[in-house]
Amino acid sequence: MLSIYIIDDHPLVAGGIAMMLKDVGYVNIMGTATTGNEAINFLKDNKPDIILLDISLPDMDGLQLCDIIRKENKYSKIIGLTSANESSIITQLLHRGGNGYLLKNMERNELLEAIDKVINGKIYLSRAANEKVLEHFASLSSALSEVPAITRREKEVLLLLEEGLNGPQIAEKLFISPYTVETHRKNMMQKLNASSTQQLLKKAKEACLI
Amino acid sequence: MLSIYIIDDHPLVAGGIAMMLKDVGYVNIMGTATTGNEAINFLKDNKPDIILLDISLPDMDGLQLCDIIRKENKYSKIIGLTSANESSIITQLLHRGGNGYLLKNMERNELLEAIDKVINGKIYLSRAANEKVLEHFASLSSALSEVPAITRREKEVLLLLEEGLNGPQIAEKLFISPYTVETHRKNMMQKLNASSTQQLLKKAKEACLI
DNA sequence: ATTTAGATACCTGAATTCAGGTATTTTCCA
DNA sequence: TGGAAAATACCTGAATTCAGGTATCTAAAT
Repeated sequence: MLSIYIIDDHPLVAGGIAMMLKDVGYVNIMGTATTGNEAINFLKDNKPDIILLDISLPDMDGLQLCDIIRKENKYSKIIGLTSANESSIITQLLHRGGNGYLLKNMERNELLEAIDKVINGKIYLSRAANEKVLEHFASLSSALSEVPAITRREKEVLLLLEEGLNGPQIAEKLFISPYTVETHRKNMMQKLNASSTQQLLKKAKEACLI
Repeated sequence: MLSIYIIDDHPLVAGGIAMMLKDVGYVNIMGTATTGNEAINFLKDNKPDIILLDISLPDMDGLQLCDIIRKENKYSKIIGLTSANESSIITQLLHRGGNGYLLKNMERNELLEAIDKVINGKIYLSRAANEKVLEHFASLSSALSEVPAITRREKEVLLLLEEGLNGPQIAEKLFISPYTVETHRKNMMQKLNASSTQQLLKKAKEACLI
């Protein structure tokens, strides 16, 4: 029996999916959420096999939520739901640990196929996903293979840089020498092969480090 | 149900407004004040949907009062009430966070229209407001609108900065002098009140400029 | 017990950015 | 056609970042 959790602020969508799955014997909708926070709460104590996640939620970005869920939970398969065929969003979703995506106007057998695919460890992209998306992801997936690890302290510095603080300001905030901040910055720039702080931040974001 | 609070030293005005709204099902007059201090006291603990504010009060300037109310309370919509069509006062009121103004000799449906407009986030200016006022406000509203405009060229620079290029690299790419790039960067930093490129990018993103 | 990774701190010199101007030329619109 | 806005370019000095090190200390891992 597969457990499914639906996160979507439109009750109609959840209802429609429930209807589609009504007489599929092997799945069970274990709950629904209409906001990101509700979902986060529920998922603290539950690990559904599959999470259907609306990308456009009222209280937070669906991509962000995908990140948050993935951080705590490597088990569940996450399938994004979108109304538009937004290639940029799709690739971002996949980078953040999503396992597939569906258009909300999908048909029943497309949903079943997606469930089957992700449960078997594959990625499911809506039929509507154009070739470009697939290509794009293929080229990227090799590149992002090994993300250079970043240490705790380095990440602290990184986040403060992202906030717009400069070296000395960060040093003051972390009670360390400006030299140390520079060292951390330098090490990260080396790890991510960046030649400026802007590049560092950009690459860190691409690598989902922040 | 919309709650309305009336600040006017003439009981007749409050009475007249009450009469006008008597059989409008969706509004409810939650109270009235005849002095500024009385109003301030009441509004400490209450947040009506709409405040009708007489500009000429016995104990204080209505504009001042508008300021005071707005400082504590961003929620309520404030509609100024005047007996004269004083364009200078009107614009000042709008600058201080007012949401509209009405002449005291308004008709019932004008009041209802004003309520409807401000509740929906719009500005209501009395029909009697002369053209000049409208023009004046129109020209100002764009100027003081939240997002400082960014020019085409500035945006080009901004996007390249976001890509992680530095000043000289951008200069080369755009076939302009590094000095010019710096000027554009500097101007944008000033517009967005940023003290570093990172901050500039951060704020630009927040303002949806990129 | 020794190595390894992480965090810390320091140094120097070159490059870049920041903050404060000024000034000229285009371009566009009233 | 005469301004206003935008784009261009330049200058200076101070601050910060970048790139290249070295070095010490601690905690975890082998």
